[in-house]
Amino acid sequence: MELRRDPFHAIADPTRRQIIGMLAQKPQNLNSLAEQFDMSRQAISLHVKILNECGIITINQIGRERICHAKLEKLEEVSAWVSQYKEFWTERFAALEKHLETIKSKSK
Amino acid sequence: MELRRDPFHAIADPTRRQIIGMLAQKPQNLNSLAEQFDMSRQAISLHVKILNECGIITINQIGRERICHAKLEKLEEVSAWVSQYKEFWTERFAALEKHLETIKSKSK
DNA sequence: TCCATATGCAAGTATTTGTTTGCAAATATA
DNA sequence: TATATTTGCAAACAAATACTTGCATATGGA
Repeated sequence: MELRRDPFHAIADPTRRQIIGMLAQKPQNLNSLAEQFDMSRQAISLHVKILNECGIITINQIGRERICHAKLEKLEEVSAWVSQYKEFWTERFAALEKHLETIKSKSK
Repeated sequence: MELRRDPFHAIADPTRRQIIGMLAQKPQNLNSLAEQFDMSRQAISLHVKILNECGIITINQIGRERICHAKLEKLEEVSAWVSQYKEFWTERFAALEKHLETIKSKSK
């Protein structure tokens, strides 16, 4: 198998999505994050490591603390991928479809 | 571990993203999909099964064929999650930041 | 009916994931 | 300097993933 370290992998796990959410609000260190979960510090540490490898967070070592920051622009890749299909479910698309139908029936 | 069957899991794998892309263009059966990959039919079959479990595709049995359709509106969940952070990297936000900076410096 | 086609199911394998516990190392503070 | 805090590393483990190959089954067409 192959190790996949991209934003899609980063957000695949719900715990990781939560961590991203927390860091988006406020940069914080590992222990501070871990305290907010019902899970061992090590488990969170691993998720943080993965998020870092996926490039979606940045870690800044200050003394013994490692402050994590969200690098949200990495979500752009996901956003771009998803939005190419957005037209298939948004209202705007429904309206466009309707419009095209109108044109079609007129040209008959 | 726990089985996660949601759109985030569906799009975490690059092969599955490709399958979604293909089905978005044209509904097709399993073999037709498999032929376009350098991978066994079984491997694709498994991905299709997972996509189905994640609710992102629909399978329609017609005779011996199983036609797969993309159900792209399921991506809405991903889209919504990502877009809550969009302001942090879009130009619009950059412009807003700049504006706030201007206000700040003026109020000094 | 015979054969090709479309698919499922089962077993097997290597790797990854998500998690825990215990221990070591570095840094801050009293 | 002694102690508490923040963290990393390593080992362990069960379950999931991403594949493969081989065989069975159902359907469609000659």
